[in-house]
Amino acid sequence: MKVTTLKDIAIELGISVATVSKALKDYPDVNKATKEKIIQTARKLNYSPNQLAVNLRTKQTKTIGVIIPTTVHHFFSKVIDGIIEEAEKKGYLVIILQSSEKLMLEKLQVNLLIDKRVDGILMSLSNKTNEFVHLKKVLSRNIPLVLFDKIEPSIQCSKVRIDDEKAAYDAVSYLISKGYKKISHFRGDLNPKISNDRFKGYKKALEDHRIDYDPSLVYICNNNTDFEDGYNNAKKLIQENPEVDAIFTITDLVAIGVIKYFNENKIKIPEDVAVFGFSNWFMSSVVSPSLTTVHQPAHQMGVVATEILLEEIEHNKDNKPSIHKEVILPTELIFRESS
Amino acid sequence: MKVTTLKDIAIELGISVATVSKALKDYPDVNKATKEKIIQTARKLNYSPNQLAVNLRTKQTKTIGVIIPTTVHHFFSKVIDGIIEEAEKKGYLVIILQSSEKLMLEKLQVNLLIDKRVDGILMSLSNKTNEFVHLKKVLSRNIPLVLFDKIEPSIQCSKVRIDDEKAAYDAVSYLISKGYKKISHFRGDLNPKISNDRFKGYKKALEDHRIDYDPSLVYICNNNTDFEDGYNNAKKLIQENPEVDAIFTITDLVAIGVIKYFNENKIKIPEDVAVFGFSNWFMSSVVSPSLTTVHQPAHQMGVVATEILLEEIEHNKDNKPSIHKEVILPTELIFRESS
DNA sequence: TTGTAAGCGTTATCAT
DNA sequence: ATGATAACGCTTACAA
Repeated sequence: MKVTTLKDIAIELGISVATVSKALKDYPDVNKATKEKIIQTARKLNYSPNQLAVNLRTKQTKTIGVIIPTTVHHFFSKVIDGIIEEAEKKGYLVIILQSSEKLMLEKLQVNLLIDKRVDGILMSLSNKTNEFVHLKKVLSRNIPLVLFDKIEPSIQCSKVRIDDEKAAYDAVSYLISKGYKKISHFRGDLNPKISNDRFKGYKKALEDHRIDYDPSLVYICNNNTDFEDGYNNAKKLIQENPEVDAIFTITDLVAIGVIKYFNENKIKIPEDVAVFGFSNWFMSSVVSPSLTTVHQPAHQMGVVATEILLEEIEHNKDNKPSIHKEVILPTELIFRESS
Repeated sequence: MKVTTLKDIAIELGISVATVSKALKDYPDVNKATKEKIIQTARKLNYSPNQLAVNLRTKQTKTIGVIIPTTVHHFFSKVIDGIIEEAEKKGYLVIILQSSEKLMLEKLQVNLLIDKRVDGILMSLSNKTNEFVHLKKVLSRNIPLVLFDKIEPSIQCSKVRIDDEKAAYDAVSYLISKGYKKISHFRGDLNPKISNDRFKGYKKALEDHRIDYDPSLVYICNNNTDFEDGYNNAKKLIQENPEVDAIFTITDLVAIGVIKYFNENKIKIPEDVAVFGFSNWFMSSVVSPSLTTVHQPAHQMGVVATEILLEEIEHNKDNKPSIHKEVILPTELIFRESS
C-alpha cells in the first residue's frame, strides 16, 4: 500500500499542498467547505504525516534519549517505567540505550542521540565514567540534559537524586541505636558518587556515635553489586570478622545475597547479625526474614527527571535561558525483620 | 554552538555541497587531495550528519519500535536487554513503548511508530488484545513486524515464542511422576494465548495420566499475575481445598507469593504442598525453599526476535518477498527444592 | 481564501 | 573530478 502524502491529497482534490497542510493543522484562514473536503479525503486515503519531514522542518523530534547502565535491574526498570509514562503523557517518544557500565559505549551513545536530534537527554552515568567531555558536548549543542541517580556534580545541568549520604547515615544510626556496634558495610564500586556517598554516611554515623571506623569491616562489591557479591562477601566477612553484629549493604540485592548465605549457614538474622538493605526493592518485603531497607523512589525519579527535561525543552524552544534544578527526592527507612 | 552542516563545510572550502557529501561518504570519484581537505574541515567543525535529513532522503531511520505490556517485569526487562543489545550491534536504535495491558494504548502506539517511520516493529501483545486491525495496518504498510511471547497466530508475520503447552505439560507430568495427585493450577488471564496454552498443558498432563480434571482446583490470577495473586490464591486454596498436594503456577512471581503464604502458615514445601513455577526468574533460586520452575530464555527471545526483524528489514530494502519464520525456543525444567 | 515558493540537510543523477 | 539540481515531505512567510 502506498503511503499517502500531502501531495496525494492535493492532487486528488486539485488544490495546493499548502492549503491541505493548513487545513489539517487547523489554520484559521481556510474555507470551511474545503477544509471539510480535505479532512474527508485525508481520512479516506488514511493519511498520517511523515514525522521525519515534520521534524526536519520544525527542528524538533518529540523524542528524548535515555542512557542508563542497564535495564535489567529492579531500580532502573522502575525508573524507565516512570520516564516512559511521563514522556508518553506529553507526547514524547523514548529511545533507550544501555551503556553496560562502559564509558566508551556511553560516549558513543551520546553521539548517536545527538545525530538523531533528540530533543533532550536523560542519563544515569556508568560506574566507570570519570571524564565528562561527552556531557559537555551535549550542553554545548544546547540540548537539554538531566542527570539522575548516578550524577556528576560538576556538570551544569539539572539533576534528580536522593541524598545518599543522609540515607546511609540514618540507616547506620538506626543500627547503632538498636545497640549494634560492630557494623560492616558492603559498599559499591570506588568510582560512583552514590557509592562513595553511602560510604561516607556510614562512616559519619559511626564517628558521630563514637564508634571507631574499622576499614577491615568494609567490603567492596565488585561483581556488578550483585547477589553474588552479598553471598561471597558474607562468607568472607564471617571468616575474617566473626564478631560482626550488623551489615549495611549498598543495595537490597546484595543484602539478599547475605541473607541467603546466613540462612544456609544457620546464622540468625537479626539475632546473630542484623542486615540493612538499600532501595526497597519489592523482593525485600518477601524474603525471609524480610529486609529492613531504605525506600528509594525509583518510579518517581523517572517521572520527575522527565518532567524537568520536558520543561527545559519547552523553555529552550522559546529561547528563554534555562534554569537548572537540582531535586533531591526524599527517602524513608522501612523497618522489617532483618534488624 | 551552531551545528555544522554540509553547506558550512562547502562554504568554508569554496566548493559544492555535493562534493563534500561524496567525499565524506567515500565515493570513489573525488580527488584525493580535496577529500583530505574536506575530512579535515569536517573534523575541525565537528561535523556530524543530521540523521533527520538522511532519514528523510534514504527513507530509513535505522530505528525499530518495541511495544510491550510493561518494562517492570523480570521477563520483559531481560527481553528488552536482548533487543537493545542486538539492535545496537547492528547499528539500530530502539524506541520502547508500554501498552500497560491496554488495547487502546497499543493501537495508538502502533500509529506513533508508523508515523515515526521506524524500520520495523517488535511486539508482545497486551492481555486485552482481542482484535488485530492495528497489526494488519502495520503489515499493509509493508513494515516488518515480529511478534514474541504474547503472539497472535492468525497474523501473517514472524513469531518467536516458547511451546507453552508442552512446557506446562512437562512440568505437571513431572509432578505426577513424583506422586502428586491433587494438583492445583494458578492460571493467568483468560484471554492471552500463553495463559490458555499453559492451562491446556496442565489439563492434558492430568488427562494423559488418568487424573480427573477438577475445575475447582484452578484459580485465576487477575491482579496482573502478581505476587499478591499467589499469596491470596494460596490462602483461598488451602481453605477451599485443604487436600491439595501440589500447585503449578503461571509464573514464578505467583509461586513466590504462594511460598510466602505457606512459610507464614507453616505449610511445608514440598512435604505438604509442592510448588512449581514458570520462568526461572533469578529470584527463584534464592527464595527458601528454592523454586522448581521452567526456564524460559528471555534474553535470547529478545535477541532472536530482533535478528529476525532486522533480517526482514534488510530483505525489504532489496524488495525481496519476505519469508516469515516461527521460531520456538526450547525451555527446560529446573529442579530445585520446592517439588 | 488560496497558492507560490523557499527552505530544512541530505543524497544521487546527470552535466560539465 | 566537480557541480548544479531535483527530490525526500512538510511548514510557513508572502504574494495573489
